[in-house]
Amino acid sequence: MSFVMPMRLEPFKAACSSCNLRELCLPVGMSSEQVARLDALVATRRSLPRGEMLFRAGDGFQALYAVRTGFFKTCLSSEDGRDQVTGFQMAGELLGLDGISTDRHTCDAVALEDSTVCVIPYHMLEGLSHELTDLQRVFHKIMSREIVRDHGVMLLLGSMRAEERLAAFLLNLTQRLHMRGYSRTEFILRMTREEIGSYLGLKLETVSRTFSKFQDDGLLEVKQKQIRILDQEGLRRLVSSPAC
Amino acid sequence: MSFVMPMRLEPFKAACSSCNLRELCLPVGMSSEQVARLDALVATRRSLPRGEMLFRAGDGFQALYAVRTGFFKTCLSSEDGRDQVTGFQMAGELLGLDGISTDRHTCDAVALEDSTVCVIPYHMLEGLSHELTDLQRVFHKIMSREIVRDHGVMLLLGSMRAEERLAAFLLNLTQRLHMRGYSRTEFILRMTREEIGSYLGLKLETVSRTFSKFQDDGLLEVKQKQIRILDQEGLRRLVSSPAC
DNA sequence: CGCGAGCTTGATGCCGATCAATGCATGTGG
DNA sequence: CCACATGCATTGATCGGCATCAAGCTCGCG
Repeated sequence: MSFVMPMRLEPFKAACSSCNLRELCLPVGMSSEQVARLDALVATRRSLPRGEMLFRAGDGFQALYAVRTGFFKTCLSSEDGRDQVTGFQMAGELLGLDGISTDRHTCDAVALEDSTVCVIPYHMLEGLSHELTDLQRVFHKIMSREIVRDHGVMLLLGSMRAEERLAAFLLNLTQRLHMRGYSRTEFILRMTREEIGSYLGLKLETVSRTFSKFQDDGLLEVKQKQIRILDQEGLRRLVSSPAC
Repeated sequence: MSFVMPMRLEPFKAACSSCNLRELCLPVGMSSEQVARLDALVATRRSLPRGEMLFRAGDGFQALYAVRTGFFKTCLSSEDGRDQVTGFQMAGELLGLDGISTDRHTCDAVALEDSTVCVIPYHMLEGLSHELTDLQRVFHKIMSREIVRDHGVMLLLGSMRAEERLAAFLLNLTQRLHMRGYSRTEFILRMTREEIGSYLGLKLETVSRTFSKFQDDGLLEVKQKQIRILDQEGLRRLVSSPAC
């Protein structure tokens, strides 16, 4: 904390056209000619060691970031010290959309493991999406999807109980990991119990207890951050069981 | 409920250029030439009596809607009967952004009083924002603002207590009403205690009790749906007081 | 080896949910 | 006009889920 690290930019250009995240990221559904145009735009990458901030609330907004490798959280900290994790982002997901509204970022983005992102200068994205209808279409869909996701979190925070929240969280996580080619049943949590709790509106002790309960019920196996899902159906039932 | 009312379309065209909500709505900051182009796009209005749905979850997504007069709620209902109000919209605010992501609406939009909206066919908006850089810019900002708003609600739902939630809600409401020229201190709630509760993650009894407490504390006067704020500063202090 | 960050587990208490009764407006039909 | 129904709001009594406080425990790392 005593001095500022210069940000690390890779010497080589990023290239959407040769990126294996193509179908999960901004270029989804675009033709190879169109993706080639994107390459010009996504000029640089940036590496962040675990714990480093990609941007923080109040920073001027210049660019969006696509997670290339690694894992991030975004969090809001209100003036009175309250803290809320608003999301976790993995490969192919976009960071920084909140900055568009006021030209300043409104939350912090923190790497939860060593990570790299592709830097997408926003004014260039605006320019290119002006030319490429498909890019505009995809970009709007991505923003809209973020809104839909947020509404889902509101539903979770507003009306679910602790077990339902954690179950929904785990199912969401495994589903996203699975889309990226990872196991659907076994994975490592990149965030602490406290960060999960903040995201889910629970205290870390409750998160821990709920993990233990799930383990006792034979739904999963927990060994610190290692999780193995044993009964996905059981978790699913938990989420969509009426409060009865 | 026994038959379907045909939707009412006004015989006259809407006109952004002569609309007094210009500066709160899509045309914000655009030149009069540009706004004139918008007029072609915002072709029709639609009137809804109180209680009617503008769209519902699952409907095909065709258009965005700008509230012209009246008041709406949007709400999510999950398969298991849970219900979550995700927002309240008043004049100048846009409805339907969630539909872009999957070409289907993901929530219901309900008029809470007799209302009119301007219909903005989405494919035309895409086309025009392709030509008008400023329109594109404004539209992106509006979507981003919705994301920022949602994050604020997450903070509220995830970390505030009942009194703080209601105080934050009331301050937000008065602020938006004030921007539209209404009194900052006196207004009529268009939604029920239950709808407020759903939005804030509380039960209606808790909302009612909290209103009563605020009244006892001299912060405001409640007579059913009529609210008069007596001590705005007091409410503000409530919101930003550390949990201590 | 020992320190510290993060995790687990237990005991207790409180906030808000739940259950239940009453009050208060608005509307409807006799 | 009154009797009655209906929807919404208020208020009280009780309960329960999660927060809080407080020890230990585990594991990675200098």
